[in-house]
Amino acid sequence: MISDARVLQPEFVPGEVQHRDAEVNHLSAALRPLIDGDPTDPVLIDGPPGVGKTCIARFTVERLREASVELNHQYVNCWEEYSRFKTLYQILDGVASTIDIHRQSTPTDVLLDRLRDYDGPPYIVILDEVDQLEDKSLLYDLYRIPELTMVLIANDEAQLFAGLDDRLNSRLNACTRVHFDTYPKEELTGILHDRVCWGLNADYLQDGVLATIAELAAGDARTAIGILRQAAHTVHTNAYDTLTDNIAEEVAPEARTEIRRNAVERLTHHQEVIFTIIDEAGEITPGDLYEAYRDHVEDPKTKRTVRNYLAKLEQYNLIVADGQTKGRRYRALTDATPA
DNA sequence: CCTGACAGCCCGGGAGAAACCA
DNA sequence: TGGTTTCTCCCGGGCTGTCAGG
Repeated sequence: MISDARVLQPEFVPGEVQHRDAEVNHLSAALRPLIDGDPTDPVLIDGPPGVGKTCIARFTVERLREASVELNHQYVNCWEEYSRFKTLYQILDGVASTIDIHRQSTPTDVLLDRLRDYDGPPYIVILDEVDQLEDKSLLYDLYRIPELTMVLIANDEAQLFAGLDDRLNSRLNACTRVHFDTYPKEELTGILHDRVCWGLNADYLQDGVLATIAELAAGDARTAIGILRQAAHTVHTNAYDTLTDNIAEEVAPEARTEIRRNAVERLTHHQEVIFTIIDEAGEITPGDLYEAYRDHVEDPKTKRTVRNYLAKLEQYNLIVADGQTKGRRYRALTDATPA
């Protein structure tokens, strides 16, 4: 039943988008001065996961680029490129002014200097999951490069601003905001319908199954598409002739945890052990946690390092820490994307 | 008892200088 | 002399001890 699996991949950017006209227009209006070579303030996109922030940002920038020859752009995922160095490297790489001489032995300052020297056409940099950026002051440095325009994407605006210092706070507060809400059920159904048209054989679909999937996904397009993908896969491998509501409901939990699994996969072995302990315990004190951790690995890190790991897991929204100091308890989030 | 900020240490690896060899 | 190997230095990044504070 699957004719084009690509359209069910999370990173797929459709050639046309539905239901986000207002957001697309808002974003392109904010960036439009660039076409005339005028400087533009950063744009901040926020909203819960799976509502099309990344997709729309990439789509809009791409369309802008088609409208104007003189425009460079780069997409950086700050979850993966979380250090100052890595982010700068990716940004610099986007204008190709230096794939050559820099590697590990060049100081970060040099990368920034190179970027400051850039005097090509306007350069749009999409910083996705910007709240995962380790050193937020990088944003300030980037802000001060006139040719460079930032499109910042964050799940939680408040959390992002909390990590910024005052001058950056006021700067970004003044910039254009584009807020994304969760999809209503009908829109989500429409999005799924498009994907089906592009990559699946609709003959296999039971009537109303897309609406059921939309219902299960609760406004999250990523989850919805994940359920559709899992369900289609199930139909395909078992050679069923229909994708039914039952199949969708069966695979839904798996699809829901898939996003969290992706996050867990990015962890090191030690971090994963710690997460698993917390997850299985439900709730655990720091002392018990460290003891359990020590029993689970061959070459345990120190308490101090485990604290670093815990901070990281918390940052990734995989766990939460309840209570202060003595009363501290860690617990795993069943859903990787809390409000 | 637990935390987070800070600074120092070490490791892996790139780059350029120095030493070495034909 | 020219090419190759070794040395040395420097960088980012991960890990850890310390320390003040709750």
